[in-house]
Amino acid sequence: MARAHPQLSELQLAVLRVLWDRGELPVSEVHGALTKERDLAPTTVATLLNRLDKRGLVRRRREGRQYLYSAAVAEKDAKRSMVGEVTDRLFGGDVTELLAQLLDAREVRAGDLARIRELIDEKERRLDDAAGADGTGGRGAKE
Amino acid sequence: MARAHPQLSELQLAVLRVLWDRGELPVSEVHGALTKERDLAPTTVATLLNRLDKRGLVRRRREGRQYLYSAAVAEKDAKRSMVGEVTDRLFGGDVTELLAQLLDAREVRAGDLARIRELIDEKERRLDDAAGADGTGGRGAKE
DNA sequence: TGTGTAGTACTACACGTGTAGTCGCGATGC
DNA sequence: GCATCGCGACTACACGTGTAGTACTACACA
Repeated sequence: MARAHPQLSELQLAVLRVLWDRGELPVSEVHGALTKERDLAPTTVATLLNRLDKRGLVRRRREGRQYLYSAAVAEKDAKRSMVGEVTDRLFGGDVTELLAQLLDAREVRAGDLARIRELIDEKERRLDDAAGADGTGGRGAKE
Repeated sequence: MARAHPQLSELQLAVLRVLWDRGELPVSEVHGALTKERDLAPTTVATLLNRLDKRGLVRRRREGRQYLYSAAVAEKDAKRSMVGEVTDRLFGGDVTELLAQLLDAREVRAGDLARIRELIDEKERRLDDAAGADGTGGRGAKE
């Protein structure tokens, strides 16, 4: 699972972001949050949420006369799937390529590099652990 | 410049990929290349190229009775802009976050990590050079 | 020289998305 | 009890995209 979020649009993502940040919310609240960056009619936001609900990306629950919406996909999953999508589309699935692009083009500072090294070390430890523990390669255990 | 390729679709990207790989091509060739992965009518490909041309993403040149199409955006630029887009959208522009996601979720193997380290070292050298030499940044001089 | 053929342009349609108006219903105020 | 208001449902429309058919045109060959 966790597939089938084929490249959410900016707006859809914005909606999800609000839900991820703040949990279960009525349309009015989502609208409020969204309006800070973008001027939308409340009905527009309702439509958005509705469609997202139909697609299973958000969930809703009746609370008196209104609905409370919450994200139905985990932030992590959505991000994973979108990043994966881009990695595949643009770099034939080669993460290294993506990274090269990133380092080459974006504003990466020395501090970032240090942090990145940390991440890599950490990952390496995880890989080692996994390999040492069961020999199955360690990745892909979940989902 | 180089902006305004707001998240090309998979298919559009496929077309561009063909052009990037093989240079200037008539519709028929693009169609041929594309058909390997995806069954499309030649007219469909023509339409695609046409629209891409109108949007300035490809260029075309008359050659006898047919047109030769070529990419009007550099592969690098397109990728940069798309990766940037995702970085912003998903991670608030924080490259480190993206990378963390990548390491966390994708199939990254030990060999990759080594390669990644290399890339980072290289980048670090570039940053140092730039700082030491003139401070104006050092990269991005081309295109 | 007429006709098939290749290649374009034009047109079309369905679908998702951004955007929002209107309608209807239940709660609320007077 | 009736007018109002807040909220969701339904409806609508423009635009981009995937997809492809049809029409037009120019070249090649019989």
